Amino acid sequence: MARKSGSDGKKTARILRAAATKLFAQYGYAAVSMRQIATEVGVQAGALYLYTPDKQTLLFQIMDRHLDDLLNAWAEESATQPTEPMAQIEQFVRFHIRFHLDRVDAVFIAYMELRNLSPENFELIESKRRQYEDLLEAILRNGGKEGSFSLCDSRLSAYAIIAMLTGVTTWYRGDGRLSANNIEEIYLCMVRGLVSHSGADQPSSTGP
Amino acid sequence: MARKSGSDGKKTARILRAAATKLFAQYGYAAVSMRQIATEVGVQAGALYLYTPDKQTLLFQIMDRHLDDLLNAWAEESATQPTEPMAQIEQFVRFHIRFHLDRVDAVFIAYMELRNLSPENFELIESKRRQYEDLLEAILRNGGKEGSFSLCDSRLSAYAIIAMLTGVTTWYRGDGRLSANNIEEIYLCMVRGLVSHSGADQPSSTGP
DNA sequence: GTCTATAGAAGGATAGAC
DNA sequence: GTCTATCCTTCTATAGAC
Repeated sequence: MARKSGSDGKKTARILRAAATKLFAQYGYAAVSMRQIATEVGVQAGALYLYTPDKQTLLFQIMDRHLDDLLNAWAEESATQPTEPMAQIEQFVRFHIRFHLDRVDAVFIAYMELRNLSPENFELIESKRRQYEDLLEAILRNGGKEGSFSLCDSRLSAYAIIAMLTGVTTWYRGDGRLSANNIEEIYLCMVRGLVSHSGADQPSSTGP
Repeated sequence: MARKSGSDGKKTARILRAAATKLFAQYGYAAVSMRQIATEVGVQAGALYLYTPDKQTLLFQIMDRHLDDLLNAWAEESATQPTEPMAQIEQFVRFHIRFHLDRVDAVFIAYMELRNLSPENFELIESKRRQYEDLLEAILRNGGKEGSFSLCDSRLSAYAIIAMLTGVTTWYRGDGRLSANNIEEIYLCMVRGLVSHSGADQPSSTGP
């Protein structure tokens, strides 16, 4: 229970993470001071240390929660997974774009601030990211084996698809010429092409 | 002329930019101190200000030169441009991958440190990046009009291709399972698919 | 052209009053 | 739970000797 009006531990901790997420995304982890964060939260700098042991942990928690959210959201989404590989990929593309456009700040941090993690924290985050890549690769591999896809390379296709989809967050503005739905359709179209290369008249092999 | 042995202005300036590039890429602009850079260069912190007016200019120069190098290198490369659009795209893909794998540090900085540029510097850099995107889009548009490509959306195809190609720099290690040549072939294969979507049996339209 | 020394500001984190 | 005050470190940038 809170002892003072208008504040309690859990709530302030949430506000703190939200404020830090916003500021880290905008200026970068190293460029943001604890005093700036405190101002954004509406408390004094010293009070922050009631909710986080230090700045590094704050960064790690933001990234870690983001990746947990991602993995959990996909687990839920893919609980009702279609059987057709092309439909699975479509589900993935739509999911990835929607999820990432909904939390541009956290996405940005999770990609840009890896350098600022301690080595142990870095490993934890990277392994969760790999998990996500593996989920996509599994869909691709299965669809390739089944004959629904014609892949150039399953691992690199997974990397390429995630890179191009996540890239949307770098240029998307809600008021642009395209709605999030338009964008989903266009990227679906591109991904379909990417997983369906017509090998016949191409000089390159299908993999290393 | 240098007045002391082993040093002269131009040379030290080059060494300074190289040291800053390395450190900014590794730890991030905001996290690197002028003292660290000085140590890397092998001089004292104060001496750096003979070669750069401040830290911000140092960052800007690294990015600006990188984009100039990119645009100049492509200008030279495309001086001998094939006439066939598919061959043009192949030339672009190979060029982009090779160029970017050759200078991972500068690429990293040019993407990650945009936030740390002053507004004027930011605009200069962004306009050069747009120039490069426009070059690719022109190839795509032309090939689409000519019937060599079947595009989902020319602008977004340009974004997607650049994002997936540049993404190589985030995972490529010289000692991995794939050589730079293997990688070029695989990405060529994927890009060919991406620009050749077979619209017949697809529910989505070709653009907004 | 490089050094040492330092000004002056800002950083992360803690102590203790309330 | 939050504040003020503060410790100690580190930062960018400059001044002036050599």
